[in-house]
Amino acid sequence: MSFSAGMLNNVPCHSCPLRAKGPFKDYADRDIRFLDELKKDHVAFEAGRDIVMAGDTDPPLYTLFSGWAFRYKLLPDGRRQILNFLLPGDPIGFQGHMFEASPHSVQTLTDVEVCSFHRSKIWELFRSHPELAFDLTWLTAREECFVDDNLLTAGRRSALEAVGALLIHLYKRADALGMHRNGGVEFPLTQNHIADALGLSLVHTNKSLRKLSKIGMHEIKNGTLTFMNGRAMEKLAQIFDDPVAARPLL
Amino acid sequence: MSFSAGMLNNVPCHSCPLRAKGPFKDYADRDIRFLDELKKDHVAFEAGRDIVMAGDTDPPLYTLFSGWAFRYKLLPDGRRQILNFLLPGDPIGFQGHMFEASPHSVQTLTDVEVCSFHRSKIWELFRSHPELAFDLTWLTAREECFVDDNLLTAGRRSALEAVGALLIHLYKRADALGMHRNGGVEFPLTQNHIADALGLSLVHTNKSLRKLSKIGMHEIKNGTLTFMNGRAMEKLAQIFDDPVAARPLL
DNA sequence: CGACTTGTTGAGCCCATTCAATGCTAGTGG
DNA sequence: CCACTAGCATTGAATGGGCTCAACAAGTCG
Repeated sequence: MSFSAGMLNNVPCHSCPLRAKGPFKDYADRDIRFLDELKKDHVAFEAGRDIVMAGDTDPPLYTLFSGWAFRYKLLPDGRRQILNFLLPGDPIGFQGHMFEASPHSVQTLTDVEVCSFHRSKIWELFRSHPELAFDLTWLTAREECFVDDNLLTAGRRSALEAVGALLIHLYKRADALGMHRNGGVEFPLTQNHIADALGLSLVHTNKSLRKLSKIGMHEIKNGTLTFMNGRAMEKLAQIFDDPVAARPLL
Repeated sequence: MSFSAGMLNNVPCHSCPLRAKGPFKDYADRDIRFLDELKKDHVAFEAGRDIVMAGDTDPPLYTLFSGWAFRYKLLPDGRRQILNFLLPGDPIGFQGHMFEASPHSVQTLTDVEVCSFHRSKIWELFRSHPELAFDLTWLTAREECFVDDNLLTAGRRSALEAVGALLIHLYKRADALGMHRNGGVEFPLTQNHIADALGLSLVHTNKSLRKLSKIGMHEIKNGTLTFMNGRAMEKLAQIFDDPVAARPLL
């Protein structure tokens, strides 16, 4: 395996900048101290790199510290389906730890930093830190929520609705984490990622995006996404509200 | 609310017939005793009934004891997407308990019996029965696996592949639970359920099913599904293997 | 018996796909 | 500075998979 993951200076959990971000929960000192024990390293990966491969046995246990990533699956002939997108605070690789092999792959979308944890101590977490264990379950359930929504989108929304719904979903999540950029939010996806998340062809995804921006719904430029008319977009995309996406992490 | 749920004689967990089924785990006496405490009732619902509605706050906590059910979501105009199917041993309503409201509905496919649990004691489960808590997380992760797979199917498989993949998936799960019926397994889905699980139209689903059975892949008759050529079906459906489906519960 | 659910089949259309070509931007190396 | 490459976005044209509409068969139930 090539060496492209760089070590960084380890950020202790008790002073993690993510804790200050809006939706994070306040833990007891005891829990935070345990997290620090659990934490092994602070690692960086460049954009476009697979950090977990489907089939890996005992893949590493990470938490996304900064940057974007996504989970995906492949068919034997190469067709790709993106399952959901990962933002700072999201766990990586826990599913693979629960089964004999990871059922999916994880790839970085941007340069990222991840916190790596000692796999062997997960059981201890359940035994002596029930609050953390509960939250781990909560995070797993939350991720399932996102996949459920994406399945509804891919299965039952038209291409135009689907593209709109995905943009809104990602906007809300990035917004809740404060990933702003002059009027909009950071948006590192290519049209190929959008197509593979929605089960559409690249060409049709492009045409749908153009149509949406042409009727003044949104704009994507220089890696930032801005909504000109968010309410109209929600209506077009057949969305009521998505409280889970807006309040991401405990 | 109409009264159509019937009370049955309460089956204590320590003598639950599901424990004898292949893939179930052996728990410590202490854990089983706690489960018995946790268990409130044993309830029956008839086929085609919603037992959890999207938006319900604090929905009941169930475990499917016998029969089939499914989780689904609706768009405002009525389009339905089935997320995954529930078989005996599967938990129901835990996601709704984790958020302020249930993000999806659950409907019975057959007459079912469910075990209902005291919601208020879930936290105690995490605090004093880490093994059970871990397994609850495991079950949540396993369900996500199924949804991931279904998303891959709906998004990237052709109609013919998709129908084949769904039939195989359900066959494996029912088989692992011993739900046999003269050469095949119990299969209570209508073509409408298949269509809504795969994001296809009813008509096209029918034509795909007919094509598959016409080329000798399978047969569905009197509520039982039989494969005439399982290996060929797996190849056609672009499936390698699905270890998670075959080994369902712990 | 009529009402209803489920499955089946044909006809025609359209949304989304594939194929193909082009422009744009950034990076690389001479 | 320019030639060359590579990745991404864009657009048109033609095809087709899956859609809607419509009608009908068969079984079940009150």
